[in-house]
Amino acid sequence: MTIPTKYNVVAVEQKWYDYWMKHNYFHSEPDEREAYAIVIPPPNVTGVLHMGHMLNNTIQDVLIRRARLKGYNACWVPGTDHASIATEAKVVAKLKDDGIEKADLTRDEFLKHAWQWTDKHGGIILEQLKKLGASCDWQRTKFTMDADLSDAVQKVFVDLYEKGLIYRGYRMVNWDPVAQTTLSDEEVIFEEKQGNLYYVNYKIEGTNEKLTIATTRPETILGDTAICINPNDARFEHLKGKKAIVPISGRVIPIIEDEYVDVAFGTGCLKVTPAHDQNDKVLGEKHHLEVIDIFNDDATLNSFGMHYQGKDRFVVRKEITKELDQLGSLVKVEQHLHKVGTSERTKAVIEPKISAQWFLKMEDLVKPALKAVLEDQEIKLFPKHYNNTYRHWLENIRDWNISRQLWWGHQIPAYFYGDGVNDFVVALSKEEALEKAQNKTKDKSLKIEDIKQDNDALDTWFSSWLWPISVFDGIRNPDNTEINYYYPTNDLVTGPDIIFFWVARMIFAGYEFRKEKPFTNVYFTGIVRDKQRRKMSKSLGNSPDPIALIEKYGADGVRVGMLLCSAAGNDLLFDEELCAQGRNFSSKIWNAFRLVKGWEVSDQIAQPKAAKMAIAWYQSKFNQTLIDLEKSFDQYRISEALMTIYKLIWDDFSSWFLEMVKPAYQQPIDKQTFDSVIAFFEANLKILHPYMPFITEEIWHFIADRTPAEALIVATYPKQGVVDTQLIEDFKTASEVISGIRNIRKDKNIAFKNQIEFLVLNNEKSTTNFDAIIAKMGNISAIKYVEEKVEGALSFRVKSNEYFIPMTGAIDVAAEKEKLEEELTYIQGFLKSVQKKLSNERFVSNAPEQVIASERKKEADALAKIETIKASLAGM
RNA sequence: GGGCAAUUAGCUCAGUUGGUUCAGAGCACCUCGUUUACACCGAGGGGGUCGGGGGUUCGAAUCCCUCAUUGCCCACCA
Repeated sequence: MTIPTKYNVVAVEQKWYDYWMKHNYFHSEPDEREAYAIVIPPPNVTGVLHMGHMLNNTIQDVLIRRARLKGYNACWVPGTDHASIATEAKVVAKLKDDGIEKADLTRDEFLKHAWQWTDKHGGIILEQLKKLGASCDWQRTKFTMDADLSDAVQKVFVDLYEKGLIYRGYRMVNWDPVAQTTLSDEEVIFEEKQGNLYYVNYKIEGTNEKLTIATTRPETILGDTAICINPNDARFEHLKGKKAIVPISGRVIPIIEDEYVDVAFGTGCLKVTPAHDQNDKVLGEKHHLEVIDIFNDDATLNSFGMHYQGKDRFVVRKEITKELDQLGSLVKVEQHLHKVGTSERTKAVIEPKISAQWFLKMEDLVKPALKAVLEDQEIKLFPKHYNNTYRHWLENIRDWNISRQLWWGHQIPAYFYGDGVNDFVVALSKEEALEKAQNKTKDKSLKIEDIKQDNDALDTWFSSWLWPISVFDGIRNPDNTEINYYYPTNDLVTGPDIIFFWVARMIFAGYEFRKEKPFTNVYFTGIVRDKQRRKMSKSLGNSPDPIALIEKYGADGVRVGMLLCSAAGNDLLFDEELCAQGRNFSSKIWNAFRLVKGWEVSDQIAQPKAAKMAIAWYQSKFNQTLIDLEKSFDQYRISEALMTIYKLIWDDFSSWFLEMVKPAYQQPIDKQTFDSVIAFFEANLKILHPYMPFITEEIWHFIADRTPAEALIVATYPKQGVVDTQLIEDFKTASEVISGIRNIRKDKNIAFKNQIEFLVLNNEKSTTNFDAIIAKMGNISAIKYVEEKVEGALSFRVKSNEYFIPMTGAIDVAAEKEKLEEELTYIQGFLKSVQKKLSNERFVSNAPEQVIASERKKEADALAKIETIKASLAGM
């Protein structure tokens, strides 16, 4: 089999992905092995892959592939989310482009368009994940609006309603006038905006006096139903019990008193608009005020808006300011920085609006979820500091508005009859609803045509909170084999931005519907930013196209690139250079493999001592690395683990080990050594496979002819072996000696091909086990041990050992002397600081024995080295 | 307004219980080098008052206080 000089990324990656698919390695069925499951955070069904997905899914794939190699029955469930509001907005926009208004369509007609859109754009993102190498169990692909998942949602709604946890409330909600739906509190993003504070005069009824109020929203004046003052405010003492006149409309409204009013803000006087402000609504209820809603659903003014009827709120704000000014009611306008709620999806400014919606009581759902994370640590968050965020939200949670005035989503299984407002039942089907309604009303004449299902859909998260359960059909069939086997899942990898939307709610659902956690570990990734720390976004155009990156650097390269810059728990500053580093790593491995495969193997020759020691050393080094990797993974330091492998393969294996065992030019390698090299190579591939699945599988099959059952993806992870720390330590010393030789060669321009002599004054009684390696790596004719220093030679020191390279003639005595004196000065300074510490009585009496011993050793070593240097200097 | 986190080499980050291996890694940079895997490379090298100030301690990047800067989350001041 010939091995190409260059590693052909694109062809190789496609080949192996096809191979894995063909042999069904990604698929999991319950069996006797221990399960390891991850459910994907389902991306929007019509979305496309962005860098955040790349990071997130690379990490999941690393975890899944590692688990698979470690013998778990690994199952990664992929799928997509119907993303109610986002998708509906896209469909509405698309229809508008085609000249169709949503308002002109029936629900069924609209849904037909929405499904067409979904079928056309849906699943693109999943195909893109395959390019990345994601080893998802594609046979299990789910969509949150699949029939079975929808059933689960309906069932849960009915169940919660029957438990009394879901109720219908007439409340102030967040109204998105663009999407024309309510939003949960979590979907409202507060943005700081420069606005104005308008000072407006209201006449006091029956007097000529005026009262000035400050407002940021003059257009809501038409909905005012009171003026509020603080009862303790002496300035307004005389106004108590009077009435004010609303400018423009001329309506007479009461002046009420409430300590809620901040005397120091604005004018100390507040206009009360119960229909359009949460606080005002509270005031309104307390003081029994009238509620005047002046807006239509699209935030244009209704008939209460008088001559502004039909105009948009922001247009009216400008125009009414002008009119107030003309009427002499506008006192002044000040600039005012304030936070404005906007819709997460449509960016529209949220309008507080009172309406009837469905709510889920959170109080009891929260309790086990708090306990699980904060007390019992059944669920662990990484990084841990998210515990605080989690706690704060859960402890201050408000009831969840779960209804949306949208069509794309799960239609609420509530059925109205009678007055169509207060008369309703909650049921799984229309037929069941009829029965329930008949029983409730005791009116058997009620017919199926008399009942009508609620038009609204459920919040998207009301389906995705069931995801870890519903993908295994655990709601509908709570005792099925799959849910019992895979649930609870192991790890969840997601962004911290959806900790409330999704993570916390899945935990609620887990304990409510399964009495058990949905997952054990939650790993929060950072946000992918560009080098200027800007969030990657379409509008900024600073996000690279993931697929183009994969084509350029290979999925392996991009995976490594993503992970190299993603320190645990931090945002990551993506830099394409890192993908290049990943690709370079591929090349390095490829070339190392070409080297090994190029060797001629002979069973006629004995194993050289150098090779034998090199093998012993690398074995220990590798075993040490396995331990380090476990530690890193235990803490979800995925990036650190990669760097550990990177250094092992690049430095220890390629730069040291292979050079140590490499046969002389055109000479064969002994079989024993070769077999070890191959075994190490295979072990390296196994630990690297989760990160770079493609190149590792490619080389794996070049090493030997393997049956599908022997593919690397399903190989067995290396077993932990013994670590000989002394051996590793001794090698380190030897490598310092080799560096010393290289330095002298470089300094004196001695080419590597010229063999040199080498003499050692072994004051340390260092092991001679690595002499063969030193000789080979330094191209030394022979290592000789001497009892005293060698004249007329270049020298260097490691610890208190002295090493000599004889040089006829070319020794610059003055320069050598200077170098020695520098070394001496440094080591004497070091000794002084150690001795100072040791002569400090309080240090000696307080510090642990171990620390003192190490200081004493430092002192002894330094003294020995000083002796060596002084002896050398004396001889000059 | 409240909370959380961060601040260590040019950049991105490690640094666990205060002391061993504490000032580190990768990249970038500089020098030398085409020796028989690899220039997507090899061998070397330089580079940091650990954000500022104060304190505790025999000893502080590490613990405490304080200030500064940055990021994130939460919150109904019109």
